[in-house]
Amino acid sequence: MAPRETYRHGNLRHALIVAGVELAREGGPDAVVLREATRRVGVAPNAAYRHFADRRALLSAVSQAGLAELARTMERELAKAPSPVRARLRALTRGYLAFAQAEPGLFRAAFATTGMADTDTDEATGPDGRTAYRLLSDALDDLTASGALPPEHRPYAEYFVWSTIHGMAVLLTDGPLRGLLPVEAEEAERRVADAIERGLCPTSE
Amino acid sequence: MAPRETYRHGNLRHALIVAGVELAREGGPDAVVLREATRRVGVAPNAAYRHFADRRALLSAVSQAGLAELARTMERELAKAPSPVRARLRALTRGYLAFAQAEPGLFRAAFATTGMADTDTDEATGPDGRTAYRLLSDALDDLTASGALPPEHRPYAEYFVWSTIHGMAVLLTDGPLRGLLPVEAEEAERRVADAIERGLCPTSE
DNA sequence: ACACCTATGTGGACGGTGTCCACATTTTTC
DNA sequence: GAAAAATGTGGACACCGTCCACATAGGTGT
Repeated sequence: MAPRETYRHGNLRHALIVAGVELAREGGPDAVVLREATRRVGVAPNAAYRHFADRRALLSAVSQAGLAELARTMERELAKAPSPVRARLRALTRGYLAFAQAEPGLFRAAFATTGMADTDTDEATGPDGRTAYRLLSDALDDLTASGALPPEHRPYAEYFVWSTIHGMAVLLTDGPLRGLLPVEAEEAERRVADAIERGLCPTSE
Repeated sequence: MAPRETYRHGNLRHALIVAGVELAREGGPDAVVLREATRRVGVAPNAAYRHFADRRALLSAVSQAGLAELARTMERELAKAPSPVRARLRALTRGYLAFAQAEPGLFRAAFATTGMADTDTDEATGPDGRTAYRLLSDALDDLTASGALPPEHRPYAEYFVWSTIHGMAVLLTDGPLRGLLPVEAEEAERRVADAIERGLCPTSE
């Protein structure tokens, strides 16, 4: 932490977000501490207030970054197994759960600030500009278009899918299911993914 | 807050938990503040350390109380609509979501302290001694016994069901789906409950 | 080129919090 | 009835979020 020679920092806002993300990685939303972030960036605590109204504002920015990272992971998984329409939803599920388990702290921070507005911002998108929610929603549209998902089951389907995936992620990382052996977790994920498909389209298989 | 006349409090541990639950109701897990709890009970801050090792220990006790309250709500809903085996799972779902929406702060606090051990304690049970998890699990056993749920789908079924219900609860209260109109929320709950049933038993209806 | 204005960073302070230590008081135990 | 254990008090420390006044840098208009 050599003291910078310019009085100005250059891009303090961004630097603070990066530091905040690192803190969230290490200890979840509660670990996103204003003073510690400024300390890591090498700046006085109050400097943060020129860029964020509040600790909550910083946390919100960190949350966006986390959501973007989540979307990125999902997109990456999607790119790996694109061919059958059916497999896309599974890939997204895999990405969601993989991210939550690989980065539990950041995942928790991503959903720490509430409100749909936060989740649907441009800041919260992956490389191709879609949020996690939109990725899921689009996959369901594809399923409908391809005839795998009957149109009468389409409404509210993303609530079901998202709830199941998100709930699984929360229970696995944060919640009472953490500490499951990796083997068990994997099997559980498979079973849950199966159940999601069945829940969507009763006539499948 | 009349100063008590006995030097000893009587049952400080319990009083602190009650105060903690109240704090959780008002502002979630972060609002469970040691000093404030002692203040409300009318006792010096350090007195808490005779009964709890830590702030986290108090929060854990509050969490147990919250889980017990959740189980109680589920049991109550179960008692209201007992007849057909199928309806029991729906009643439990309704109870879970109703509690989460009625007491979002306490609900969050209930799942704030992690680890399966915490969730399965005796402290975390409803009136008839079953935890939320066990209530769900038992309902699934009943479904299997009555033939509605094929035995080959029984394993890991509680993970699916719990994930979906819990995810829905989190997204509705904490998460991006909060702010949904009550009507929408109700419709979403119905759809999700339908999907859960379909996800469990492919041959239903 | 100079003076101003605004954006940005600094320093110091305040109240609040978790937690530690030493001490006081009550209850229990022998 | 004295010793020991349990319980509550008081004071202190470090840390945090946040407010205020001040210092400095980068631009802007004349």
